[in-house]
Amino acid sequence: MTNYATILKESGLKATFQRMQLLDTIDRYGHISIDELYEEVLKVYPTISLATVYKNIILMVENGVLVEVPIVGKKSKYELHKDDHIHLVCTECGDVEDRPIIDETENILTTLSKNEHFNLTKQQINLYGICKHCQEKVAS
Amino acid sequence: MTNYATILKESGLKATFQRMQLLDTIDRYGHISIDELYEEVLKVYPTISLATVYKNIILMVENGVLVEVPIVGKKSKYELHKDDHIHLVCTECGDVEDRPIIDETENILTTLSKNEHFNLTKQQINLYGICKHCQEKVAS
DNA sequence: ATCCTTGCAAATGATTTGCAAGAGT
DNA sequence: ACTCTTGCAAATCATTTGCAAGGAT
Repeated sequence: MTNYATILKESGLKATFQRMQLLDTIDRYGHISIDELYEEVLKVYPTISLATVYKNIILMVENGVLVEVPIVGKKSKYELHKDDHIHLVCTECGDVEDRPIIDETENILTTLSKNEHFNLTKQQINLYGICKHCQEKVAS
Repeated sequence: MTNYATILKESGLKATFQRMQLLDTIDRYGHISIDELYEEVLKVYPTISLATVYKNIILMVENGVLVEVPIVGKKSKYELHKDDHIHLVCTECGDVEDRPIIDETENILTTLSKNEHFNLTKQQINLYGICKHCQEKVAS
């Protein structure tokens, strides 16, 4: 089991109850926007303020605990930091799912960066479309 | 030479001077944020309002003339609609450059989508790092 | 005990809207 | 002529900030 307190302390951040609830909620959702996150944590900790959510998101992104996932036409979502992967972004329901990145693709992008003398630090591959679930809904 | 008036009319939009200046500026910059775009068009047409810029960006994105490029930690940039390509996003200077997408990569992503029953409509591959130019600046 | 974090309220910044006047077809 | 578009000002929404009180180490 992942220990949020440890993750926070290793990043130089105090392990407050609010932060652990934020991390737990982000983990359960996989990808979540600031508003959704605030609404969700309110259920568990009704006195948290939106300013605290903002401050902590910024701090945890800066410290590499979280990653921002910007999305066309919507507000960014946030996820826990993890190995490189592909995002399937559903333009119907807004859901974002992770899929493993294929080595071949990763190699091509790494090679491209080298050829271009581009000092690669992070990659984001986002596929936009309609997820299986939403297609089935429309069909009915 | 591209004719912006034609592009606009074919998209069902009137070819106003303001819109053509917007498209011309976006094309010259390649990728540009709303603020930069407004500042730049002001030089050519000093009475344009920021509201007009916003309204037109929204309209032209809806009509497929423009594409939004969301960027981690910054405001979105906009580009003219063009064939799929990769973005090299410099985290130092903020510049965005296009590179051709390799067929192999495109095939892998298309295949992945099919396997997942994901109805793919658009893809964005963004590589973040430090561009050649900024690396040279640091070295000096 | 110390320093960092929280929550509140206010400030700022970004984006959207309504509407009358003007421009495109 | 008709309809869509513009520019302005106001309204709304999103995000950030300052500060006193509370919590973590």
